[in-house]
Amino acid sequence: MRLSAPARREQLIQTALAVFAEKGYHEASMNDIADAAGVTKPVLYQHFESKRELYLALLDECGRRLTDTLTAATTEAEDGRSQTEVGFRAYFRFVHDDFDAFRLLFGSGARRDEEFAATVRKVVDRSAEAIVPLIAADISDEHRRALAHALTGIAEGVSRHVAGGGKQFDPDTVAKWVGELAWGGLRSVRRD
Amino acid sequence: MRLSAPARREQLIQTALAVFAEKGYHEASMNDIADAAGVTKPVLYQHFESKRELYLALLDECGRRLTDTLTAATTEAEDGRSQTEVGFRAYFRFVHDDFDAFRLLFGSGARRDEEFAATVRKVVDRSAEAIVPLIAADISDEHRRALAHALTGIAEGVSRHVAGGGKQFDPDTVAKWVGELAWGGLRSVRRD
DNA sequence: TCGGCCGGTTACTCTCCAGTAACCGAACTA
DNA sequence: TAGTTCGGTTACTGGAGAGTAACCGGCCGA
Repeated sequence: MRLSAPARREQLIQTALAVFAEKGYHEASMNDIADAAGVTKPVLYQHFESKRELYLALLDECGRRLTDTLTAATTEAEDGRSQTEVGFRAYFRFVHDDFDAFRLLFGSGARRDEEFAATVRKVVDRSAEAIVPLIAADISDEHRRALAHALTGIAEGVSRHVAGGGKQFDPDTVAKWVGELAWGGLRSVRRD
Repeated sequence: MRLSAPARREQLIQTALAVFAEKGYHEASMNDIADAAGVTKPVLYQHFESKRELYLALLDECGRRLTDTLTAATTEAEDGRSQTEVGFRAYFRFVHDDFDAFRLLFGSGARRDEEFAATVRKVVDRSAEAIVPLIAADISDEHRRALAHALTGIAEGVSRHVAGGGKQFDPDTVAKWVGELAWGGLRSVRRD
């Protein structure tokens, strides 16, 4: 079936995300993606320069989705405690609702290639930056950043555990569990 | 220079670890590894069945090194608090001293291929199992396991941050920071 | 009703790389 | 000193997959 160029492009993006998330960058061939979309390879190349460019576009888009979700959620909470839980809730909801995006970002294979890794790192660093102000104790910058990355690590590690292998989970419950742990931890950090 | 078969094998293992850690599974060709070792490809195939088998052997070995380190460290500590810190200390020392092994396991690209991913998952799950008894609160198994994976996530996330890009760091200091966060968090977990 | 636009296909090329066959030469050994 | 072992090399095969050239046919506007 013929589609208009924009419609086809959109469909290809969806399909490519699904295929890359499932198989990873190297294991997924352009033919696989084209097949999954019900077209042939040259169609893919009418819409995207190269495999790299396609993958990078997806990575960017998914990274943006995650950071937007997180900033939207955390800006509306007032105190640190609720920000922590709200942040985790947004994160786990993202993993729950947009699992392919999570897999693409942290699945990974994205962290291998230097250019891809840089994109993912940017997402993680931006999340960590958002966490930094939550850490009240008067500690060194290095210390603060390490703790911020501890929280991003929690989100990633727990997500991989609860959602890995397509398991079902309740994002809000997990956020409550993890938020409790994280906030309790942050409160107990002593001044240097 | 000619080496005896066992010596050559050992050298190839070291070299392959370095090359795979640096470039990842797909980006590293058997020629790259052979070159780095100062030999030609067929030599590699005299010692290892295939690229996969070589990579898997390395993955297994590195996983074993990490879990051994962790179990050795944690069994000797008595109370939960010191176990937490000692565990993190062991982890960060591993990352510090055996950075290539860490990169190979969590770099990743190892988590992409299903067989490779299973090996890494085994390492993470085993670490999480070791953490589970530290969680004193009377909570559900699911909850407990999620928190255990939060701690493994911390270790991984923080390691990536402090050691990423070949940066220098003091493992014991980082362990102190992170141990404080984790133990404080675990203490504040409430019964379900 | 005819021409050209456009979404699509078939059928390639070119490169890279895992894996291999066949051969080589130094040293030990009988 | 001839023969065998063994660590090594050169020079290939085979397949996979990124990217492309050239062609196709329905539909739309004139």
